[in-house]
Amino acid sequence: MGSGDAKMSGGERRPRELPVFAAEELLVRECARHGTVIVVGETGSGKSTQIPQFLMERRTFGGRVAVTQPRRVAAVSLAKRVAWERRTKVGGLVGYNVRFDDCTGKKTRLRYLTDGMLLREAMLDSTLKRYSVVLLDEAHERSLSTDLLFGVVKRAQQERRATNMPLRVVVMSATLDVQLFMRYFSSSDKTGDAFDEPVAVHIRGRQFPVELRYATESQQDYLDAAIVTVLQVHLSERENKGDVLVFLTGQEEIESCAELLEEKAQLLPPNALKLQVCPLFAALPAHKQLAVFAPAPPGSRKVVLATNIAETSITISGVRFVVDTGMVKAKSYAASTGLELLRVGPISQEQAWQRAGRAGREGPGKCFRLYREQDFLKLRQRSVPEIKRVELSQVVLQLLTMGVRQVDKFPFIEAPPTDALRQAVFQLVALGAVSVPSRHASAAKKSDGGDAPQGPELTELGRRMAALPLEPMHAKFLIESERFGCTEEALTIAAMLSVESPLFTPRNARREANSAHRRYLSFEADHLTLLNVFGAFLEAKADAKWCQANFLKFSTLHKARKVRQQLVGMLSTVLETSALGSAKADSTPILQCLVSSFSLRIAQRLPPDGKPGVRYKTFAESLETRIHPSSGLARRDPPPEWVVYNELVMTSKKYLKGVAAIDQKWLVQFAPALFQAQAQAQARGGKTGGEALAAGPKRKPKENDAAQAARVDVRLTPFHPPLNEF
DNA sequence: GAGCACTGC
Repeated sequence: MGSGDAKMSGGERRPRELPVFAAEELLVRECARHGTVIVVGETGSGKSTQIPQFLMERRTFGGRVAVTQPRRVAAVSLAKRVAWERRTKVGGLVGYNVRFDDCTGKKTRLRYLTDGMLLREAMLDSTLKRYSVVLLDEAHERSLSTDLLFGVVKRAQQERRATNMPLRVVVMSATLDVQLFMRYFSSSDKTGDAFDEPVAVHIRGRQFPVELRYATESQQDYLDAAIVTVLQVHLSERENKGDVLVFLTGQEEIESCAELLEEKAQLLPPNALKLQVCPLFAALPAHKQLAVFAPAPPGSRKVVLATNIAETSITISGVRFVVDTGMVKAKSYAASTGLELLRVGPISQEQAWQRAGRAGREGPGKCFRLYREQDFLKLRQRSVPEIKRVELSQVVLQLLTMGVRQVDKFPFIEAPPTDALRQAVFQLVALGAVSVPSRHASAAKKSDGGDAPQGPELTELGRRMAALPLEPMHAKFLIESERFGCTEEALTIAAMLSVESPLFTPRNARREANSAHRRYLSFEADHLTLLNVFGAFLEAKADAKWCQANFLKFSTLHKARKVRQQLVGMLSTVLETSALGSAKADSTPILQCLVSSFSLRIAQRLPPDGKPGVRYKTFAESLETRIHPSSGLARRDPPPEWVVYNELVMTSKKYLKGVAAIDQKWLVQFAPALFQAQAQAQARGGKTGGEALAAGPKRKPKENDAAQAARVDVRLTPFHPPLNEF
């Protein structure tokens, strides 16, 4: 027994009245018999704190217990809570492990971690052999990492099946996904062994009743309807002083709604409760988010206008009324165009229940749905899981690292679109992270009696890229920086690109913000702007007040600094040398390094054709885009001919963000896999520029191409993605 | 000359 257990003599502080204790014996028995147990525990059941302890206490399960959470704060606070209950220190018997913060020790047997962290562990040890039990908590949220972990634990279970340390899996979920999970873990070959069949256990929760009200007719304008509803609730519920939580879709909407509500609040009768309006969204600086947690002053009622951050990430006490617009802003990805979209759409039924539940945390509540019941019934039952909505190159890189070569055969609980997988493999091949053995070669191997699996293979570069907690292109940029002698700068740029923009431009102080930002602005590359901002931040000793005065987001810069530190610590395993090169005042190596790593994100200016604005055509997707007005290059005159960009986003238009001007010569020099000098092509009796351009992937000749080709002496080499090879 | 939901390594 460790010293942690000895301290238990002081008496533990576990809340024995929680419903989960009634199920302790049943749970432990089922975990002993079955390899997989699905626990359906409603909110307030105590499942996340108690079930891991039940399992850790039973020596029959041996070894260590891992509990995953989709969010850092949850992992940390659960570990602290459990340690407190057991009167031990965090980092002893009970610990947590999240990015930048490992609070575990040799004695730790119960480890709370983020799902992303366990996935990192799986990349080093795909059977997770240090654990005897893995609990996937909040599984219904279907985060990208949890979804991948489903496949990881299923494979690990199969591999460890016959050993003396089988892997036990507990899936904890709050809703109706039991059938999906049960089917998924059911063994395909019926062994007759109970261990191979999953079992479900239900645990009651502690949730107060929530009365539902639906709109009687469908609303033209949900914003207007939300404001009217808030005022109605406020005036009709005089005796109930509970706060109101309104679900909206985004910052703009929340800010304008807040203004309108405040205006209306002025017109309330003098004897009525006052209204205190609190906006809440992730981009709101931390000190402004605090207002949400303070209780409303006497004689007033709080109205929180929130994004879906209030669905799961932030719990606000005092809420008794929920107003649900039925709308949400969410990301989607179309592999065919390579375009990620952020758009407003209807929520799912499950999300509607989640929102309603927020009214019944502390007492009976009411939920006002601003849509009709028949419209609710038409909503999709479940939200589309993240894995089906995002670009997958990082996921594929992770799968390959875990030894999954046929990524389309991976046991996904729900498979992503095949196109998205192909697109991801294509991108990794183009980056040089992955090589695809030709069919001929793999067939020859087979006939030799070799049993090498088919599918793409990680290259040395790919292995290094996978080790970094960055998206593949940023990882390549950092690795390549060694050869360009600009690693110091690349570290900062990679860290800054992996956090949100640090420039803070509030609506009511746009001019001041813009003029404050001007001193950092580069007209050559937004990457250099980021370097300038980060440099100034360090010079100001990373001071929060300084950030505020200069319209910069402290939390973002602080995080970028942590990321940079983490990357520095990882460099020795990823680079050849330990001495970090610096480009000093010369931007050229940085820009050349960008060309060499972002060769799939290059765009060329289109000739003016009367339409307003300067437009660019992306080379990889052949899309017509513009430089985003927030870029330093948007106002440059003349606009650059060639640019490399970090991101292609679709908002009101298609925009390039994170843009840098580059020299055309560099394309041939540093991205030869995609660009070849026409001179070379012609020397081999190649095509003219125009024909060559038209020969690119997914490219049809257009009128513009001829005009464009006349000015271009770079040719896109036909580049065939290994579409059927993985 | 425009607005980006939310997580995570």
